[in-house]
Amino acid sequence: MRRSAETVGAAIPDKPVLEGLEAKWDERWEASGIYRFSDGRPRAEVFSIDTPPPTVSGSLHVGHVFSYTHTDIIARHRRMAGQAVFYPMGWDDNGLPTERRVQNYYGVRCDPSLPYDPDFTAPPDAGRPSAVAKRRTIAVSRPNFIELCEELTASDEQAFEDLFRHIGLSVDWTRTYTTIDPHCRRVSQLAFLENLARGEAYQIEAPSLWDVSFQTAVAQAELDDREMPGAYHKLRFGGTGNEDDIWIDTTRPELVPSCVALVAHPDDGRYQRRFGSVVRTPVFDVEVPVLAHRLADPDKGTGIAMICTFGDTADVTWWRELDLPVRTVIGRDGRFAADPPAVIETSEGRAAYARLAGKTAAAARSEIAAVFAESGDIDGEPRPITHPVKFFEKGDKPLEIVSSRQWYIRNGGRDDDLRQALIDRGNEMNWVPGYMQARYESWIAGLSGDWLISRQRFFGVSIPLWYRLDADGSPDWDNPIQPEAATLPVDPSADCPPGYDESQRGRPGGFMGDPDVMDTWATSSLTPQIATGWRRDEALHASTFPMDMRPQAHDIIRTWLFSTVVRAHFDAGTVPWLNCALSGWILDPDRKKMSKSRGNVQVPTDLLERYGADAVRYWAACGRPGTDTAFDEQQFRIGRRLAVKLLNASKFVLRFAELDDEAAVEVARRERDLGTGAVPAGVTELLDRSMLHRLAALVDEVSRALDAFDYARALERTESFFWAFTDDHIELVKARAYGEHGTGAAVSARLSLRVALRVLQQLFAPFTPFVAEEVWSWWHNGSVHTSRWPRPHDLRTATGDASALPSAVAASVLSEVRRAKSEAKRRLRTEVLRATVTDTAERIAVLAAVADDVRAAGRISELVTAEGSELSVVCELAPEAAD
RNA sequence: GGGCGCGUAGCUCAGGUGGUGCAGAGCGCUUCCCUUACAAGGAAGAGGCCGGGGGUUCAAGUCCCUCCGCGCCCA
Repeated sequence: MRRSAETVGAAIPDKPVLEGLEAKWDERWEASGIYRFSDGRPRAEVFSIDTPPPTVSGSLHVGHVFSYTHTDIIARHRRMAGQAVFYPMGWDDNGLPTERRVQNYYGVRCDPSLPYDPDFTAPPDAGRPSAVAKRRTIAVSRPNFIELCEELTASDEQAFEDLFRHIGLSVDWTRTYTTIDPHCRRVSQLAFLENLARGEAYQIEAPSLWDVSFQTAVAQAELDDREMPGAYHKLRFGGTGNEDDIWIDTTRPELVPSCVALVAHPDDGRYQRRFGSVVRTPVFDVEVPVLAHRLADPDKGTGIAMICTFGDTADVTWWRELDLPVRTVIGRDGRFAADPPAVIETSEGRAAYARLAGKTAAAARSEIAAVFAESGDIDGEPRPITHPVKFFEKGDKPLEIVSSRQWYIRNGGRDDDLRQALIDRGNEMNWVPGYMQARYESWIAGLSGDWLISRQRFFGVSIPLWYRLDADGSPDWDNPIQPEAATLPVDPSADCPPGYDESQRGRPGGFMGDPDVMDTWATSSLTPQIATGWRRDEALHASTFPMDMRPQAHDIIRTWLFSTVVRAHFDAGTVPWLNCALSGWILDPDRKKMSKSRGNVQVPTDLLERYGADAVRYWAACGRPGTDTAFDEQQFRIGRRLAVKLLNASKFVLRFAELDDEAAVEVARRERDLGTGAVPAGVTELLDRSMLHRLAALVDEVSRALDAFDYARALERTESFFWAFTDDHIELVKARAYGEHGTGAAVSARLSLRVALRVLQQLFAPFTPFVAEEVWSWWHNGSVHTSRWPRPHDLRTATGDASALPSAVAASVLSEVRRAKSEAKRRLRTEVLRATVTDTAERIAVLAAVADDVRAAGRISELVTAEGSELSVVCELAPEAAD
């Protein structure tokens, strides 16, 4: 067996298969560390990727492999193009999704009033939903609860890493972070304290959206509008003096005891003379003013609405802009408070309120309807309607609005200059696809308030502050005690503030820790800072930030993408990344979004098992940037077929080196410098040079597409070239490569085949890294993934004056000959006694130069040509008996 | 209601700056072929007034308007 200088790889199997490639190469890549980022590279040589840490909620589905594969394709291309790719992975494990999973998985709930139990062990039935559902939930302390969170996320994260390794993500796994780990908590708290110092974070007692089930505040970005049934109740507000009564329509009659005013549009003639006067609320008999405001909708109900504290976000606006008092009735548990607002003084009013006390909003609504029916203050029956109601996106009860002390970060929602500055940041980033920028801009334009970041939950990053308690034990909210930066991260519920000791916790004259944690987004909006070593490794940070690429799905532009821009704007005065690459969603075959609740989720491990990682990646890469893609199992079959074809084509081309003939010696001698990418001398045949010309054009186009993050186009072009290469070109040169037309012609064929194969293996490497590495290893020592991306210039030096035409002419004539045989229902190796090719003069002239190859591939004895206007081939086939 | 995107062969989709690679690919379907890389393959064939209607132009899937249908985001 002969081997050229470069053919030093493993032996080529007789029957190559895909099975086993993933485990084999994952292990070798890990051992050789080819994906590790080496510090110290100048910023210009680095390509840094801000992988959005996936929520580790326990379940994996194909959506996870979809967009992360897109990212990896870009990463692999950049690496081959010579950049130092900084590609860490993170796991988003703090926050509500983890809490919910832990509650369900273990059948526990967190009770912060309980002390830590060092002997606590997880319930034995954990992870068995049917068993857990049958018993009572176990109350555990906050520290025990957090231990369970950490235990479960650790195993979830291992499963995710296994999956991502299985699909071949070229991540630097030595740099993995999790959003609850000490580094992330430190960065998160430090960034918050800096926001606080600069006035970008502030605390205020204000009405905020509140989920009564989770008992936490939620942010605007977490809202869902849902169409819900409701009913208009027409209620009488009593006119004072000689004035008429005013009737209003409301879907929330139970809020009448919290009513602070009526409001109508300033131009509404029906109520204009009443503005400035007062009316009395029904039954509760409280005097409220009639006011004008442009947001009142004259077409809604009777055109005049009651303002309550608070029924919806419009109430909040009115309350703020019209400077109204607060009369709270609904508490944080979603139930009516025991006592009515002080302003309700009549015994009738207080008695009516007593019927509501302790009830949920829904229960109070039917009760109050009865009250008003008895008093005669309701006109007729409630009229059913459906209307949009605001929900927490993860919740199942309508949001209430309660006044509470919360932390906010400014985001332009209340400041037009900041709003514009953030919109302008969008222009500093390249959006792929470009139209996604509109979603970013319209989200910011529609913000109605600052970003509420505090959450009344447990498994999250604590707000790193304490408050002094005065002699009465009341906290001094305005002068929080801050931790030393060196002590971060801190847990104010367990750690003491500087200058205090634990015995002073909760005591008058002592201190209390801020009880809240930050919203998950408050940490995950800092992934560029977390990943690049901000405030920890300034050299690394300088060489990787702002990051080059942020891949993510398009549905979280308003949350994750936007909030990350906000933080970089404040922390660095820059954008966080230069390119935003948006992926679409995976839809099921019926084009519905895949989600657990629909039960249409595909499990990737099963697909990986059946089709292999390269095939799964192939499917993912077919999904165009930003475009939702229907799940189509057929695509996996095609991807697998492609991978198998690459094995076989590689085997065919490389096996010529094992022939014991003169050409093999010559090829080995000539291609010593193939490793540089240059084409060795000896590619003399026009057809070969023409093929290389087309290959150079392919490399141009694929490189351009990948530079523009259009992996789908890059794959499509490569794939299409590859099939033509195997079906036409290889068939055309096969006989010549075997030496049927002499040594020089064989050398030309073999050399050009090897050059093309090398380039094709490289072009496929970002898409199908396992099979590409396998076939590369048959004739190279190093990894294809660290080989230098092919350069069209190297190919063009060998093509001379050859154009694409000879290759195209030969292929089209061969195709016509095949058709003649196929239509005659004869086997392809049937002899053609005479083939008469008619074509344009130019193409006939070209055909002459490649006629030997065409004759051999078509098994044509005599090739006759004639000039004509277009291609036609008439074949005289050998008699059937000759087959 | 506003914004964005999409409607091209039975299915999934390609088709920068308008003019014989713009009527295409793959799958599915039909027919044929175990050809010395590949039968978990290969060769070939049938299939479409490029959503409807206007307009710009010598020329429009390709640009403009409008209507219809679908999806997403936001009200």
